[in-house]
Amino acid sequence: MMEIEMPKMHQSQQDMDLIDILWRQDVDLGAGREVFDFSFRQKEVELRRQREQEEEKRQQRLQDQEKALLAQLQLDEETGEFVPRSLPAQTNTTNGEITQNGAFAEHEGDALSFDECMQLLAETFPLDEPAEPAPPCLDVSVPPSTDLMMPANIPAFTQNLLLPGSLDQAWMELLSLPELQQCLNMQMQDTLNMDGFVKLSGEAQNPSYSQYLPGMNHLSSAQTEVCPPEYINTYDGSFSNMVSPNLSQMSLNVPDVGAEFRPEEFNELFYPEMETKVNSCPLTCDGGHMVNQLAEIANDPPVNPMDLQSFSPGNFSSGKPEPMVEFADSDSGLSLDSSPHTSSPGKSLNGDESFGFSDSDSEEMDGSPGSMESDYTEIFPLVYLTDEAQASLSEKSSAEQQEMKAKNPKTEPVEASGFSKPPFTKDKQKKRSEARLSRDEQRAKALQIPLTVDMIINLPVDDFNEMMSKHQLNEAQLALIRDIRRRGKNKVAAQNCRKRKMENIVGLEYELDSLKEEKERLKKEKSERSTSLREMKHQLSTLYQEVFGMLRDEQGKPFSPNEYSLQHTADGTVFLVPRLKKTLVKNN
DNA sequence: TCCTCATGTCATCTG
DNA sequence: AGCAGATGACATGAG
Repeated sequence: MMEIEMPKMHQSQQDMDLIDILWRQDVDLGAGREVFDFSFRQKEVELRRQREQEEEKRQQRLQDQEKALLAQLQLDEETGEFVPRSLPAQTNTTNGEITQNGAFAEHEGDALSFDECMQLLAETFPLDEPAEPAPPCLDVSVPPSTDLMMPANIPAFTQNLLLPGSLDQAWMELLSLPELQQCLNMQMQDTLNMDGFVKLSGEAQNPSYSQYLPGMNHLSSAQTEVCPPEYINTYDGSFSNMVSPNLSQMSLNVPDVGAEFRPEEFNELFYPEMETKVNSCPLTCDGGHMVNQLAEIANDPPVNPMDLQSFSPGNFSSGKPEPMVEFADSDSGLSLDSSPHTSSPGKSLNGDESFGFSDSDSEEMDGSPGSMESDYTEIFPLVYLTDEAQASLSEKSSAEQQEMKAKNPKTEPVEASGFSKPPFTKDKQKKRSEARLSRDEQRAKALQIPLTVDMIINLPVDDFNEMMSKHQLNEAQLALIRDIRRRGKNKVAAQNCRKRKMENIVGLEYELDSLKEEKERLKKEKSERSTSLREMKHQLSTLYQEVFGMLRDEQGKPFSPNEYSLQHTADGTVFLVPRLKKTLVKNN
């Protein structure tokens, strides 16, 4: 506007400047300079026509491929499923035809059919791109010349991860297909059943799935051939989503990592066990060796249903074994029988169980007199995870956890699956103890108490007080420390008490047994003595009568037992005493 | 579903 | 009076 008022002598220059300014404004508004250029617009129209023609061709090819696929399948009239024909199907015929432009935008707006999704996946991961890491591990039919995971091919692979936005959409649509999910579920179930062979119905619908399920790699090559090659790659991609906890999320992640995506990572993510095996072979090894390795891997069933469980959503998402999984925990050494810091075998925490407050916790919440626990639990509401989980959470992102898990499948304890060892009572109880203990540790961590639970409980009073005085602690911290110490001490005391009680019971039972034995012995002895006494009395009576009967008076007559009796002194002297006199003597 | 056992925790007693 | 330990009682979880 200013320049319009400029003198006329500079008009041409001013006009140019004005035009330039207006253009700049237009550019700022989003319109390029070419908008005003007729030749540009003409080119654009031509380009649009060209694109439309390409799109029509592509649609045509798509329909052809669908027809070819249907031609390879045979409708089973009984089940209504498509069953692969027995004659070998052609392979690699469409590879060259598959366009890689990845223009999925046309599919937006209406839901993709199953076959469209197949095609979409085929285009996303064409077979002639060998950088797909997982299938070579599982598919022994891969020719030896296939240079698996060669670095040179990696860029080619990454180029296919294009158009993140549209691909996202496409993945979302694909994964929302109930048809596909049903097939995936079917395959997973078959695998978990450990039949070793995919049921034909499942195969018929998805001939290639089985190749991407660990443990299913021994499927016949005929089955492999039935599957169109592009589907092989297709389902490699889909399997990653099948094992994904959050399907939509994973599908979003696929294109997102496109820039830095490497087949190795892909493989590590979803086939950690295979990855280790494959990586054990140097990349420089020749094709034959590689095939041997692959065949070995294929024949070796390295992944069992338990391993598959590790692919399950819960595991995968958390990067940790199922919580049923018991955490290796920190024992404060409270237990009399357990040493401090012993790790316990895993269990699924139980894993799966989130560590909520227990009954006792809820009681604490109620606020028992003198207890500040309700305070600090309210102030610091916690989802009590395991120590391990918390540490992991604090140190690593979930993505890092996944990566860690994928890269170190061997370091993952076998018991993480929760099926390694049949749990037995003692272990479980110990785990419970540790879990409870760990809650105090969690609380201590939550309140950022600068002392370990072990110290809080086990320090002598003086040291404990000294330690407390060294740190500036608020009320909640002090209350928690007091509670932890009280509970810990009392826990030990209760254990000691019970131990003593048990020892007392055992001692009393032993004493009872001894006394019973003594009683029996005395009864027996008493009985024997009684018998002996009776015998002696009997002998004495016999002897008495014998002696008394031998005695005669002056007239040679025997004494009457009514009038006389025999008495003997301690020295053995025997007297004949008249009974009357005896009575008199006694009276005297 | 009920019972038993082991354990943790609290309240109370005791030295 | 305060503390630590002992112990009874109760709750809970697992088998």
